[in-house]
Amino acid sequence: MASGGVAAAPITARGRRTRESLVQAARDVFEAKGFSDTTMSDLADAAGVSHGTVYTYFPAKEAVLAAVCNAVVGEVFAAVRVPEDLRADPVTRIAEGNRRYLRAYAAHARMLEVVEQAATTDEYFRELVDGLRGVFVEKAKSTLRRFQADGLADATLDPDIAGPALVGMVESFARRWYVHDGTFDAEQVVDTLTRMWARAIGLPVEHQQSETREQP
Amino acid sequence: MASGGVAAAPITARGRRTRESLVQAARDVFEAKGFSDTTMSDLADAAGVSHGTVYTYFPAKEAVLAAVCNAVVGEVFAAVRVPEDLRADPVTRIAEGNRRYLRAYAAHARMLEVVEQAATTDEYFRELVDGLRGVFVEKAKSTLRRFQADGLADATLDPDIAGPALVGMVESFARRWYVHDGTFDAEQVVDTLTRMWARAIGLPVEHQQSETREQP
Amino acid sequence: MASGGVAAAPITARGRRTRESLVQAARDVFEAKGFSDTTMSDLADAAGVSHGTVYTYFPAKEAVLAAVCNAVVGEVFAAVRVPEDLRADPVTRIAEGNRRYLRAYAAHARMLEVVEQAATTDEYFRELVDGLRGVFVEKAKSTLRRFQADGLADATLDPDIAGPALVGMVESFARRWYVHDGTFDAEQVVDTLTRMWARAIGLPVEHQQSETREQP
Amino acid sequence: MASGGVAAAPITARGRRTRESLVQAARDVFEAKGFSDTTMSDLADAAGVSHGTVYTYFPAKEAVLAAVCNAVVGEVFAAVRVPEDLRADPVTRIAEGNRRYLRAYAAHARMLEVVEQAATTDEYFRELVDGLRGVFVEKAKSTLRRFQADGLADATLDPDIAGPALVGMVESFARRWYVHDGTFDAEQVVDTLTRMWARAIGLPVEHQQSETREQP
DNA sequence: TATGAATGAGAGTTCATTCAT
DNA sequence: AATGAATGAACTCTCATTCAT
Repeated sequence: MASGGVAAAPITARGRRTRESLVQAARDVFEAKGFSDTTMSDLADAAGVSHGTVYTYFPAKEAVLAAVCNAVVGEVFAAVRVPEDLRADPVTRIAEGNRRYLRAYAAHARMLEVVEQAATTDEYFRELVDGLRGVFVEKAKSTLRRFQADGLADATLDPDIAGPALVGMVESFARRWYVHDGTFDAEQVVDTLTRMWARAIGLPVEHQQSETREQP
Repeated sequence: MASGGVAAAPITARGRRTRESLVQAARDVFEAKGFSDTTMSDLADAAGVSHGTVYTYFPAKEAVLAAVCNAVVGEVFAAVRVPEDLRADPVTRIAEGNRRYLRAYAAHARMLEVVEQAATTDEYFRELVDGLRGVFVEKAKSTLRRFQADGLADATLDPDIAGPALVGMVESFARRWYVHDGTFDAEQVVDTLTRMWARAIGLPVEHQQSETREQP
Repeated sequence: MASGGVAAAPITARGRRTRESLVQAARDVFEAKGFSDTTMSDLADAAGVSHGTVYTYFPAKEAVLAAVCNAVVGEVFAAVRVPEDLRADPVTRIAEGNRRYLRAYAAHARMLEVVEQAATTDEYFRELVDGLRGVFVEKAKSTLRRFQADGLADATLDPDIAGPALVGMVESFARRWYVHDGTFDAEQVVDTLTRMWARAIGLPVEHQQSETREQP
Repeated sequence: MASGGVAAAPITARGRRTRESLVQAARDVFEAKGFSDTTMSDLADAAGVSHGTVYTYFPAKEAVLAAVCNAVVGEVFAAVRVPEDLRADPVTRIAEGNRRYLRAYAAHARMLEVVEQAATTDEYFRELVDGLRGVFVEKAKSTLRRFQADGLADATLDPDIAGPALVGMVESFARRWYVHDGTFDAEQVVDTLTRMWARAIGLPVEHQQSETREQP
């Protein structure tokens, strides 16, 4: 266990291309077969290179997944960032955060599942998953703290407990969501989770749904 | 994939003893090494029997885990049942549910993690995990519906969304909790999650913590 | 390899019954699954006794087959014996021999096939098969010698070559026959093989078929 | 059961060499130990490669035997072909056919025995053996039909019966022959079987042996 | 760089046989 | 005599990784 690490960067343009096509192909294969059921040959075949070539760029199967993860994590963060200039009331900001989080999660759900499979076996991915989650937990904590400081949220809630709980609520919903794909209306989910989120920390929430926004 | 199934019940007392010691030992081994890293030999060694004896009772590694799961699921349900006669206000009942859930989860967290590893690879365990979770989701949904019917909870919340979300909040916290073992005070966690749970669905919650109960 | 040998005769009546039912059941199982695909458990199950009981009567799987063979060989010899008092012309006698041989072979074809499978692996059965065959080869040789002495058959034929060849002709036909079951008319086969047999050694044969006998 | 199939052709010269040496070695090993007693490790050891290398070229033990069979079947057919331009009388042609068949069979007897062992267990080889035999049966049938059409052979013989019987006669002799190796004079065997063959179908045969031909 | 051949540790499984009860 | 639990040798096959070309 406990491997990973990214690996020898290629020098030539040709090398860069080969490596890139490996990462691209690997993503498809991992999504289709999961981590442990994917063999190095699968990866090589999908990229149209020979068996041994994979080892030119990656020291181990884990390293290939790590490279794929890099891309995924980047995409998730990009998708999730709420524009700083969104000057809006707290609930609207929470809604926007949830909306983006759910959307990003849905787009990468299968890949995140794969990483979690790898995490059951490999320290590196365990930390990666924890780290990714930690970012959102930190965001939730600091949001809560700000609201508490502003006298908007219940000051007796411990952010170290409430933070993970709130993230867990949204994440866990998102995780199952893509399984029951199509069952729920996206905006209704956002609205419901947002109101629960807000109320849970003591924010006052009007009864009526937020009218907002385009569909994902 | 997709195996499991429980397996041939032994006939004699001696056989029953052997099978039992295998299941006992397997639980320790699985908790220590996870599912995929455990070999049949590990299980045999831990129970002090020979390699082939395991196959007398279990047709495959999955079947051993399935047998362990049976025990675990039973224990979880037993630990979680809230006495019907607990005549108390809604929040106290929710608190009691969460308290038991968190305690049961903490006691079996490692094993549940192992099952989840197996679930990434085997349909049988995927369904087992989903089924277990489903029981709690259903409970949450019906609790919510009752409160809505009684005019205590926000009637505009869709139980199909709120239910999974609430279970996810508690479960996801429990799941990480055992990792950060000792960090949090159990009653404070129960209290915090309970207030969030209750408020999220619109129940009125007094500011002060529940004083209740013995520590787990 | 090279095992076999029959095995400890049971003393009590009950033991004799158990042993007998094992042999009976074994015959069915061997015919259904062949030798190597049959396990001791199959035999025990079919006889309705426990796994270990088989070893009370037979030291090894081969010994069970050997016991079945005893019965089969006895039946074959019984079925094949041409009544001494059949005073008839040579060709009619040959016909009768072929008729009985083909009939006996057809009745036991599957079992003989099984023994031959065992013979590829076990010296004992190789000798059994050779011995059985040898009996017929000797008969053919002595028949030929008698005809040669009587001036009826070609005296230049070496019985050591012609004997096995003639037996081979009939046996090899019988062996495939039961596969193409129903394709040929039994009497026509007897007649054809008999004429070839007789002519091959130089006996004069009338053109018309033998009118003989009831159908099998 | 029912496997076989030939397998991945190697690409490089080195691969071709390795595969070839595996097939060569396998032939020796199979002849020495039979099919079921040969393990993949035996094959690897005999070829001087590692365990897993065998699996680079053959997906299973059956596939190795299938590859050996390819070679053997080819050799048998090559050895057996009677030159079309052999303008000779019927009996001489039959003699030449038998001579070549016996010689080819003798050269490959042990291997054919091995294949027959495999055939008792594996559909693929059963069909291979049947197919090989079928070729000779068809040849015998058409020979007989031609002689019948030319008025040389007994027209009342059914070729569907006589054909397999004649092939069986020669094959069965050949099969045992290699066991009693050296006992018989090859030309005498050819002569005897040929006269029996010819007479059996009603061809007129002079009493004296064919003087013919070099020894095998 | 790229190829593909070669390696070998290790896993799961089967089953004839032995043995305690 | 009968049972069925226990054994363990043996076998097939997989695949991450190394290496010669």
